[in-house]
Amino acid sequence: MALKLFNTLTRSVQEFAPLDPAGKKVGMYCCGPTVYDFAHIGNWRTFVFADFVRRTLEFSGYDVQHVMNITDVEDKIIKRVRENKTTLRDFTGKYETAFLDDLKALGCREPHQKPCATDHIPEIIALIEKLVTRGVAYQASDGSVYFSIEKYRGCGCHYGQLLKLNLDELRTGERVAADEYEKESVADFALWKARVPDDGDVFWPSPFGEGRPGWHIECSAMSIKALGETFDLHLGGEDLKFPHHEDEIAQSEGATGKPFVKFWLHGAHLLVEGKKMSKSLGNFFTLRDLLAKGFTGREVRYLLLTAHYRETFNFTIDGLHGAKSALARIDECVGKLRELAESPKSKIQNPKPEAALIDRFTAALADDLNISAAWAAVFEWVREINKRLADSSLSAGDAGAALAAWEKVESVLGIGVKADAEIPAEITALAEERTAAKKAKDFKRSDVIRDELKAKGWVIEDTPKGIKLKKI
RNA sequence: GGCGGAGUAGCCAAGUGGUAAGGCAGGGCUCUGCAAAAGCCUCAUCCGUCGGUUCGAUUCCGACCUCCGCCUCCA
Repeated sequence: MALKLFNTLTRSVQEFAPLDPAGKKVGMYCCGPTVYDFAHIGNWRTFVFADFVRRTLEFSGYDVQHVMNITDVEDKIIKRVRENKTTLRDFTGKYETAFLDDLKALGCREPHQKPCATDHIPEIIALIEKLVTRGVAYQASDGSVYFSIEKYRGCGCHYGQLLKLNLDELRTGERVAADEYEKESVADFALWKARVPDDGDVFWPSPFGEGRPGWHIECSAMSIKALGETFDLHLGGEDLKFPHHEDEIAQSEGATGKPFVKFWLHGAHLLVEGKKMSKSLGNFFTLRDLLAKGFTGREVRYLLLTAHYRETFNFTIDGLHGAKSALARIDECVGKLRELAESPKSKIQNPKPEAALIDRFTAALADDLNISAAWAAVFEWVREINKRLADSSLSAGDAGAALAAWEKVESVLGIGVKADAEIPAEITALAEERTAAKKAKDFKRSDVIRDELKAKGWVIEDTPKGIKLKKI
């Protein structure tokens, strides 16, 4: 089934087809983090979304090359390096490591390439030189090099591909007025920023003098290096459409004369507890904050993946509790299925995945990544499986096929399996004591122990095959 | 002010010109000595408000109300 995606370039849902003539390879670039602090839950929505797109493409049979940049030189970073009296490397290294740890905790597949801006200064300089040579960039009296939107448009290029812009009436707000740079036009943006005293030792030599790259140029330089002058997919948060992505297009197409990206995908932002995230409202969370509250990465991932990517999503702590329950339901069902399918005496080798679940799931994803419909397919499947498990109408072969289907679906969802918690000896001892009390029909005693276990974070369930301990 | 997105049950959230998926919470039931983050069932005469088009509108059109995003370095 053909995958259809909403392309910001055309503002419409289009059938996705890669540039690769063989229809196999897909180049995908996602704007990554600026490593000046821990990423917050809003950032994570975008990165989990990117991972979901990648997994969907891989599920669809494509060979994806996933590139995510790490922005490790930028105004805020330099400011904090100065404040903390540290070095650029030490400072950004700390947050980069934290970012990659969090990415893993959220079940994201690691991007194939994670280029850093500071490792690509020569490529960035080369790209700027190309733009200067082609006459769409100029060096101003302050020493910085700017991209000229007027010259670019003068070559017949289109500035404003991702959104409607009225360049003549660009609002000259406070931020523009406060701009101290010497640009020819307010819409122009910096490619190379001349060194200033506040930069400390964060600067590189270049044909334009000492300085550092502008914000947008690194993405053009690194994506072109990693994926070629024209590639398939570029994604990021919706706020990046303008100016960041628009400027990336301008720089790239201005330098190569070729179309930059075929499909642009933008993820919507989220609200937290119905409000815009802010530190003063107390609804500003990093992943670490949520883990400290006792939630797990897979619960956060599940919640972030319950809504369509183009809709603003309301992230709540209540929703996180719901995520816990919903995942427990899936875990329970898949666990039982696995037990039945993998019992040694009836195990079937390489069962054919049951088509019903996969078909519905695939159709949902193909429809511009309708994840809600995909989850509906999953939960209706869970209910059906539970019924069949309850009335014993599921053979080991059926279970194997169902499990095989689940594993395919799971490869996209990426929620993994609940980590098998080590059962402490103390808990095992209590459970055994309870079983003994039960056997002796001392139910009062067994209930007391059950409460005690619960207080210690363990739920005990009686099943036909004996007791089952679960970590809360 | 310009451009764009959204208002669906207690909460989260899909969807359609023909009468509302799914999850959580709630309620009922089953299993159980009793239970259970165990299982099943149930849970919107109705989709922001008011008009219009239509045999029929939550869906299309118009107005209004409310919320949100971008408009030069923010996911």
